[in-house]
Amino acid sequence: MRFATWNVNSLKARMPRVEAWLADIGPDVVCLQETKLADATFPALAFQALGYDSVHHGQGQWNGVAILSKAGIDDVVNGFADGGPPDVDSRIITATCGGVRFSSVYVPNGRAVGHDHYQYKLAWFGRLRGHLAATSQPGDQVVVCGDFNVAPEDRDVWDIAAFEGDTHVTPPEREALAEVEDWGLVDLFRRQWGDQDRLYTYWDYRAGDFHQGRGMRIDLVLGSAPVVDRLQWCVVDRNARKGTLPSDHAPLVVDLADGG
DNA sequence: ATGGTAGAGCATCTA
Repeated sequence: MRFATWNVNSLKARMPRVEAWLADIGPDVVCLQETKLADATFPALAFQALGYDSVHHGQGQWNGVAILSKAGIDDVVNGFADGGPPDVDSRIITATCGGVRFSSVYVPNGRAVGHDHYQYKLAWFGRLRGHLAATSQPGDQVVVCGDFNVAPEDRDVWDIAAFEGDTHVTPPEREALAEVEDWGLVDLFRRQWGDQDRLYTYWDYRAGDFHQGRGMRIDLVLGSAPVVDRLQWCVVDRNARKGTLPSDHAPLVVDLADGG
């Protein structure tokens, strides 16, 4: 199975790139974030024409997450299934595709340390762990992937000094991410690439950051132990960040061995 | 130079 995750930063603006990329990469399952669409305007028919079933949890204008699949989409959950109140934003959708329980997540940005949105971000991670505990077990085939808006280690940003006092690198954010991982998930990209640094998934549009190598590794694929056992390859598709009208995020592409 | 660009949607907000 080949699957991928991609923050497209508006599916409406990115649809030509996404369609060409699907044909080029040929993933079986795709988790998308920041569609910025309402469910009524999600292009399910266009994806169907490319062979993908799809589910979308959107609100329009901001946020919005989706899953595309050529391997079936069952037991779909919009938002958290942790017994708590509905999330104020559309930031997580969960479905079983090809025997793997996928969650496509768009973790809140946080905006600034101490901001209300920063507290929302930390609480959101707690709800994510509760959602996992309520809907699956660590011994299941589980993948949680998307834009986590946290760089797990200092090596995951282009210059840690440039982020002093900023979000995405603070200990509370990293601890909140670690508590999700402690449920029973492994960072598949880090597993693949060991201690290599300067490997990023996001580059700000401004100031030529992409071409200057000023990036951040904030998009992650987390897999349970049974998924780790099937891991063959995990890579950032930097080509998708080049050329005409790119997203500011590049996709992560993962190959799993058959079975599981 | 506390900068820069892109996408939402039409004045700013978000990232």
